[in-house]
Parts: sequence; C-alpha cells; structure tokens
Amino acid sequence: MIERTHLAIVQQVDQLGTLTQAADALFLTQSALSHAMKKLEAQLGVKIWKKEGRTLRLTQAGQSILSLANRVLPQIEHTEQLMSQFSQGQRGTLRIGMECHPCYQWLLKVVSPYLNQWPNVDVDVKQEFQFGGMGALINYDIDALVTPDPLYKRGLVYTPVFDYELVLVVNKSHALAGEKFIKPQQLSDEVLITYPVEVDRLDIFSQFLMPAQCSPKKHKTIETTDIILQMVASNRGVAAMPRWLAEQYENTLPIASVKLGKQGIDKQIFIGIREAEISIDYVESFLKIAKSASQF
Amino acid sequence: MIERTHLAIVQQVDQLGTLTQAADALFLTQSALSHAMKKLEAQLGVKIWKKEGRTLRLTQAGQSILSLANRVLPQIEHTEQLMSQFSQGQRGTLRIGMECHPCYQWLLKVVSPYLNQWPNVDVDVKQEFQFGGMGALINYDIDALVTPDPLYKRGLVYTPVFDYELVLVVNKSHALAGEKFIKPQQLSDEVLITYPVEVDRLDIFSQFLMPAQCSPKKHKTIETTDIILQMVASNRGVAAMPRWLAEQYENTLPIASVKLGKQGIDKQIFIGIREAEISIDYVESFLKIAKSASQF
DNA sequence: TAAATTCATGAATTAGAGTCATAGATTAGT
DNA sequence: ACTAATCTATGACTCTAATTCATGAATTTA
Repeated sequence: MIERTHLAIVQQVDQLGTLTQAADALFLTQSALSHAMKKLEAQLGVKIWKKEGRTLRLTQAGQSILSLANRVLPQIEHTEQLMSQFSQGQRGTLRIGMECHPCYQWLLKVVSPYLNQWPNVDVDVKQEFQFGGMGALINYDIDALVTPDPLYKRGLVYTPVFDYELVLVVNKSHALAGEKFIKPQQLSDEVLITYPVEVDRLDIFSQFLMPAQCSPKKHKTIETTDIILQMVASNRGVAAMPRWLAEQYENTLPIASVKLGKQGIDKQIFIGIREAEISIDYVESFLKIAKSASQF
Repeated sequence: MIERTHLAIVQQVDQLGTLTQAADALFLTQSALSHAMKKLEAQLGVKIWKKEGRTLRLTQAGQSILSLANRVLPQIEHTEQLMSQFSQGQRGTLRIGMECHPCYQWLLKVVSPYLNQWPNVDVDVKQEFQFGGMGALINYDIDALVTPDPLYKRGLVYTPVFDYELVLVVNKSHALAGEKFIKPQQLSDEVLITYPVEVDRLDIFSQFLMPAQCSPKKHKTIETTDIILQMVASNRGVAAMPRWLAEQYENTLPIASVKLGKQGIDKQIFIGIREAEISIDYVESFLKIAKSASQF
C-alpha cells in the first residue's frame, strides 16, 4: 500500500512546500503526484493533507507518514549507495560518528592508514545526531561511534582505544601558566572557551567546575580547535584540551598546558559498534588500527 | 530503485526458504518474483542471491538488503496500521515498552483507567528489545518506555512516575523474617529467585550483593511474579520485590518483607518518551495518569 | 530412472502509473 | 478591481512495466 514513491512525495512536499515543486524535483508531473496520493488516501481511508488556501497542510495522519518517510528513506538510499559501491568492487563505507570534538585530530591520524589498507572501503564522518551518537548507531545512521562515554546498550559493543589527559590551555604569559596544577576557583576570573555543545557534555564543567560549584567569568563557544587555540594564543581566554593536542600546538603558538586539579582529569575514548558487525573484516580492522595508531 | 516489494521478497525468501513459497505468501507467481529481482539486480549491478543447488543463499549485498528490509518493513506496516486506526476514528496505539518486570502489576493499574479515558486509543505492551528499551524508543518500535534507569539521550524525555522500596521477600517462618534489615552476607546460604534477565540489570545484585562481593547459595530464575512468590511461600527460596507488590500478596500467602541493608534500597521508575511527542494529547495524558495512579 | 521441485526465461497480457488538457480556486500584481 | 500567475483536482488517453503463462534446465527425492 504505502510505497516508496508515496514517502518521497510526502517528504518533498514537506520540504518544498507545493505539489508542483515536488513533482519537478521527482521528475514527474503534478498530475501524477495528485493521482498517486489520491489513490493512497482512498486505500488508507485517510486524508493526508488538508487544503488551506492553495497550499497543503499535513493532517495528523500525514505527519505520521512524513515521520515514516524521514526515518525510512535515508536508510533505503544508504543501502542503494552501498549497492553501487559493491557493484564497483568497493567493499562499503564506514560511517564514523564523532561525539568528541577534539578527537577529530586524532581520527585523522587513524583514517589515513586505514584508507591505505582498505582501498575499497570509503570513510565518512558525521558529527550531528538527532538522538545522540548512540541513537545514530542503533538507527544505522553510522557504523562506528567515537565517544568518551560508552553508554551501554544490548547489541552494541565498545572498545577503548586511547587514554588522554584533559588539561587547561592558557597563554604562555598567563598568570596560571606556571602553576603545577589549578583549582576550580582559579577559573572564576577567566574567560573559558569551549566547543558549542551542551554544558553537561563538557568535562571541564561536569568533572571540574560543577562539582566545586564554580563557574568561569564568561563562557564563549567556538566551533573549531584551531580558532579556539588562536584565541588562547592572543590572550582572549583559556580552554580545556587533550594534552597531546595542546602539545602539538605548543611549538607554533605561545600557549602552555596546566593540570586540572591535583589528580588531573584522565579521559578514555571508546569506539562503539553494533555487535553483529564486529566480525566484518573492515570493521574489525578499523578498531585494530585505531588502537595501534594511538601510541604517541 | 529498491521498492517495497523487493524488500518484502527478500524478507519472505529469507523466512520461507524458497522463491516459490515466498511467491505464495505474497500472492504472486514465482515468475513475478524472479523477474522483479532479476531486474533489480540489473539496476543495482549486484547479485542478491547465489544459487546453491536449487536453493538461494544471500550474497553480502543481499544481506544488506535483508537487514534493510527487517528494519524498514515493520515501520511501514506499523504506520499502515496506524492509518487504519485513524480511518476508524481511532486516535492511535500507545506502544509501551517495559524494562522492569515487577512494574507490570503497576502498569495494569495505570492502563485500565487510561483505556477508559481514551476509548479510541489502543495500548500495546512489549517486553523484548533488540537494542534495549531505549533503542526501541529511538527506533520507533515503542512510544513510551517504563524503566528504572533513564538513560539520557537527546530527543528523549524521562518523567519520574513513582518511587518504591525494593525489599527481600521471605517465607513467614523463615529465619530472616523477623530481622529489622539484612546484610548482604546473610544471603550466602539462601536460594535467590529472580526474573530471567542479565544479572547486572537486577538491583539485588548490582546494588546489594555485588558491592559487598557476596553471592547467594544458588540463583534460580522464573518468569512470572506469581510463581516466584509461590516458590517463596513454599520455602523454596527468597526474592527481591517492590514493597508494595509484596504487601499485596501478604494477605494470601505466608510471606514477609525485610529491608535490604540498613538504608534500604530505594528505586524510582521513569517513563521515557520522544520529546517531539510530549505534546500529543493522549501521550501527555498517559504520563499524567501514570503519575496520579501511583498514590498507594 | 522417473517424479517432483527448484529457479530462469521469452512471449503475451494487462493493470495501473504517468501524461495531457483543462477546470476551479486562490494569491499576487498593477 | 481586474488580470495574470500559480495552485490543486480530475477525466480521458497512452504506454510502460509488472504480472502471468507456458516451458525449459537443473537439482533433489522416491
């Protein structure tokens, strides 16, 4: 009854606004869509749109179908891509999800030997997820998830791939630059720069500031690591980064790293995959390379 | 390219074994399926089955399509059901997932007033999930999840609905029956009866025995609450239950409840739903009724 | 070795998806 | 206020492509 075309039509109408435009996008006539949907409505016994003026507004039933379309169509399309890759001798695409901004630099170091070893496997990296990275994994939107907090769920397996220490990066001439370690209170007069994600996903808050009920003087967010460190280098604030990442920049920028708290904050990064796919050779190999590439 | 029929064919062939049987199940001829799949194979440039003797075995490409089919077809079918309900004046079906065995009794008390208040909403209860209850929620396999551990994910919202104390249920004449509370060590000589789920999902283990590195003399599993309590009543073992549940049976069975540890074990039950659906009237109402029905 | 069952395939059939042409309704332009 | 432009809806026609029919080739069972 509900066919792929119906889903495509509902989706396109939602995105483009009118039947006519949707028809163009689908390389069909407006009449074709009208007929198709009318027939579907008759079969289901349900109206999908109600006409408001000369535009269409989804009914509740229609919304269910749109929701279905948005969930299902991408999956079908992805499988089709996969088929096209198979047909060209490609093995497939490994879709990697990142839930850990600074890990991006690390991932680059993993991906390049991986691509060499698997010339017929493609790699794609995604960073935005409707239900969080783990939801994306369950939903088959991605095939592997790089994350610092491995939320356990049946059907998923996490492998730890590397450990690092989270440190505070400050300007070389900054008052804190010489300290052995700093206390949460010492950030009260600082501008803290972070990636633009929810506060409770930032370790500097959840593991350092919030337990001590402190907060920085100001909290700014910036998308990219490079710019964040540029800001630190020009004394516009401080930031929390993996130590190994900060050290890479210490040669070129006037920055220094300081331990967070007496103990320091130690983090571990995991890769999560679907259990059923752990034995696929090119997936298994990714884990292996990820682990071995993490010796620095 | 990949149409619903193709998915249905692959799925049926996988379930029934042969093209011929699949054809019967789909009310088509074997020839039709053969032609259809041949055409698809040509379009995708990929073989879906390889012939072994006179049976078909899925290729790797075919397995991807099967996986797609198993993910996508149930969703389409569910939406169709929903449409059929809409067309009959029904509002929809609330599919409730349960990740908390003893809560079943509680749920019954919620569902019955709910069904009265919403005569045109159906309720369905599911208990088995491929990726855990939360995965089912994300995957649109269920619409609400009753669970003791609200794993937070973006796009999901949890509402606490009731608190209860987990207690040990023993036979009235049992040595422990008179105790004010018991220590983990005191279970070392007991037969412990639980529901058949992984040990780390059982609070009596994860919150009581394991922290003290204790274990019971023997661990038996039984599916249903009634039978578990019958076993306790005939002195065949002890079990952990919500206090309110145990109390319901204390009139009819010779059993008694004992506090677990000096503090007792307090639990909280949540209902999780997809954020986007929180404002649907009959979903919202379910939360409301669930909360109010929990005063006892 | 014959009978039964499997999938594959070419030719014929036919359902139904799509187009065309047009009407009716609403919005925008001047 | 009236015309032009832009929607969607619909009946009739076209023609693609899904399905059947009939049959063959291959494999398994009796």
